[in-house]
Amino acid sequence: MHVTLQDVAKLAGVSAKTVSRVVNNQGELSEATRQRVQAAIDQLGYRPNILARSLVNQRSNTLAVVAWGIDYYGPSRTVVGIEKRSDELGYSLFLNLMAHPDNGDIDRILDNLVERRVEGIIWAVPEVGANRGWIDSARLDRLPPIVFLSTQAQPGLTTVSVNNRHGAIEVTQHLIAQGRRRIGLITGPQAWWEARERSAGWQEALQRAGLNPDPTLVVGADWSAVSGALAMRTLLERAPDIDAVFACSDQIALGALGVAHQSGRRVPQDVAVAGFDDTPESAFFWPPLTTVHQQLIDVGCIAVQNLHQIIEAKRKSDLEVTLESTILMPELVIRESSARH
Amino acid sequence: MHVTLQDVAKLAGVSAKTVSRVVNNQGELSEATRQRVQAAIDQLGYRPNILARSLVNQRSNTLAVVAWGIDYYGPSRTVVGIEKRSDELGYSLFLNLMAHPDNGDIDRILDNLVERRVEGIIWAVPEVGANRGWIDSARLDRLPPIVFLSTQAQPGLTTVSVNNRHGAIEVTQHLIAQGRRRIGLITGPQAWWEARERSAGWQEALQRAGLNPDPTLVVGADWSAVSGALAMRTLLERAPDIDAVFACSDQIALGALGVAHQSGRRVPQDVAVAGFDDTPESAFFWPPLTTVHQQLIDVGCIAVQNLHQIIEAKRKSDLEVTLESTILMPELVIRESSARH
DNA sequence: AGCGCTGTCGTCAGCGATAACGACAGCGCT
DNA sequence: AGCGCTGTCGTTATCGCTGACGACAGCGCT
Repeated sequence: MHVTLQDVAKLAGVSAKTVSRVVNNQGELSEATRQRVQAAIDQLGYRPNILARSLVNQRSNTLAVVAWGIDYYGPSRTVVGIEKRSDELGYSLFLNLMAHPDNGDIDRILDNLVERRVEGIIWAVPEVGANRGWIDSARLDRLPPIVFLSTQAQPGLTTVSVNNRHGAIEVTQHLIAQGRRRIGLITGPQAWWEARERSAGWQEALQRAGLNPDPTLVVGADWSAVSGALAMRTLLERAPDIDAVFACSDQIALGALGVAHQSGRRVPQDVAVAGFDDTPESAFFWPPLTTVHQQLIDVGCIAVQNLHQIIEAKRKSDLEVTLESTILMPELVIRESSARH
Repeated sequence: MHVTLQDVAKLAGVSAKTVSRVVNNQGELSEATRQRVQAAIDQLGYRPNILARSLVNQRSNTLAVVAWGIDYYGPSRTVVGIEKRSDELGYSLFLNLMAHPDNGDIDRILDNLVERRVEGIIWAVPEVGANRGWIDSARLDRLPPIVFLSTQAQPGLTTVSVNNRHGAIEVTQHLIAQGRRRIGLITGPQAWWEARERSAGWQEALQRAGLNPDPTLVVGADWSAVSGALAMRTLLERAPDIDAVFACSDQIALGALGVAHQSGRRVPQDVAVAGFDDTPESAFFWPPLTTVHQQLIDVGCIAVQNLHQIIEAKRKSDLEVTLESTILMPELVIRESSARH
C-alpha cells in the first residue's frame, strides 16, 4: 500500500537503518550514500509513518482540544490560537467538540484521547453548572496533562483565563464616569462562571462608586440577541428611567439596542449600552458598541505554550508539574453607544 | 509508563492474545476468563494503544480538516458539522488551519497528514485566486481521498457546496418583487469563487427581469463591515437615487446599514438592504436583515459522509471512486430590511 | 477404544520505525 | 608490522498490538 523504509532501502541498496538516518538527519553517514538514499526517497515518494515512529519513540506529538461552541465568536477564536501555537511547536491537533457544554460524553472523549496517546489536552469547554465535576486528582493521574480555559483558578489545575470581573468593573465604571446613575444589567446564564463574574463586576463597581446595585435592574438572558431583546423589554418596563445598560455579551447588547430603538429611545442620549466580547460586528452596530475586548487568540497560544512546558518538564524529570493560573486583563473599548449625553 | 496488554495478561494469568480478544469482543473465549481479564483491565485502568493497533490494522481511523477562517461564522459552522459526523462514524479528527487562504504551507500540511496516515481529508479552504493550483491528478494519486468544500465542481473531484448563484438570484428577485428598480451590489473580493457567483446571481436576476445591470451600481468590498461601510458611501455618492442594495455578506450589509442611517436614509423605506449568510446577529440588525441562509452544518456532515463512502469503497474494491458534486440550495430569509416601501 | 470435532487458548510473526550495539575498512601512529 | 581509533554502515531487539495458525482438552460418535 504505502511505501516503506524497507522499499527505499532495497532500492538504494542499503539497510533500513541507513534510510532512517537520512530521514532523521542523524549524522554518521557519507555524503555519497545520503544522496543516493535521498534520490530513492524522492523517486518512490516515501513518507515516514509517524504512527510507527510514535510507537517506538513513545511520543505521539499530538495535542487535543476539547471545546464547545466553536460556532460562536469567542470559542472559535480561542481555537485559532490553540491551533497556531500547536503547529508552531510541532504538534498535530485533535479537535473534539461536545454537543452540550453541561453534560456530555466526557468519559468517551477522554478515553479516546488516552487511547490515541495525546500528550496533552486543552479543555476549552466553558465552566457551566457542575460540568467540572469529573475533575479529581485520582482521575487526573490517569490522564495526560490538561490546561483548562475560562475556568475559576484552583490549586492543582493549570488554567488560562480572562479576568471577566475586571472587564465588567471597567465598563461599569466607564458608564458611571459618563454620568449614568441608573445602570441596568442584563446577565448571561448564571450557571456559567464567566456570567457570574461579569455580574459580580457590575455590582462591585457600583458599590465602589457608592451607588446601590438595584436588584430590579438585573434581568437574565442566555447570551443570545433574542434573549437580550426580551430582557431589555422587561428592563424598560420595570424601570423606564434607566439611563444605561451593561449587557454581558455583544449579542445581548445587539438585542437590547434593537428594543431601545423600538421604544423610541435614543442611544446613547437617552440610554447608554455596553457589551462584552468585542466581536468584529460590534463596531458596526447602530450605534457602534462600547464593549470589552478579550485577547482570545492569546489565551489559546498561552494555553498551548504552558501545556508544552508541562509536557517537557514531565518527560525530563518525570515529576508532575502544574503551572500557576494565568489571567489576562481584558481591555475596555469605548465607542459611541456610551457617549456622554 | 502506560499499562500494556502484557501487563494485563500477566495479572490475569493469560496470554496477551486473550486479553486482545476481550478488548475487541472477539468470541472464542469462556465467560470465566473473560470476566477475569476484564477485572484485570479495570484494576489496572488499561487503555489500548490505538497507534499500535493502527500499525497492524493498516487503518488510522482519522480524518483531517484543512480550513481557513474558523473565527468567522461560516467556516466554523462547517467545521462543527464535520466534527459531528466524523465522531458519529468513529473517526478522530485532525484540525489544520491555514494562515492565509491564498497561499500557504500546503505542501507542509499535506505531507504531515500523509505521514500521520489520515484516511481522508476535508478541504475547507475557500477557493480564492489560484489556491487550487496544487491540484492535479498526479498529486492526488499520492494523497488520501479528499472532499473539497465551497468550490467549483470539476470532474475528478468530489465537492460539496452551496449554490451561491441561486441564493443571489433569489434575493435579487425578491428585491425586484418589492418594487425596487435601482438595485446596487456590494461584492465580496472577486478573487473568491463564492463572491463571483453571488455577483453573477445579481446580474442574472436583473437581466431575467429585463433590468439593465448598471456597472456604476457595483462596488467591491472584502467581506468585512468596514469595507461594507466604505462601499456603501461610494454607492450613495455615485447614485443617490439607489433604492436597494444587495450586500454579498451579512457583515458587509451591517456596514452598509450604518452608512445608510448616517446619510439620513430610512431602511427599508428609502433603501432596502439584503445580505448573505444569515448569521445569528442578522435577525437583530437595525432593521432585521433580509438574507440568505446556508445549511453549513449539513455541508460539513455530507462532506464527511461522502468521504467515508469513498474510503470504504476504496478499502473493499481497491478501485478509486469519486462521487459527483453535491450542491445544496440556500434559502431566502425575508425580514424587515427589504419590506415594500 | 479410537475417531474427529468443537471450544479455548497460546505461539509466532510482523505492522514500520528506531536505539543500542557491533562489524569492518581505512587511517595514522609507534 | 601491529596497534587503536574514527567513520560508516548493518544487525538485532523492541515499541504494543493483532492475524494466522497450532495445540490441546473434552465431547459425542461408531
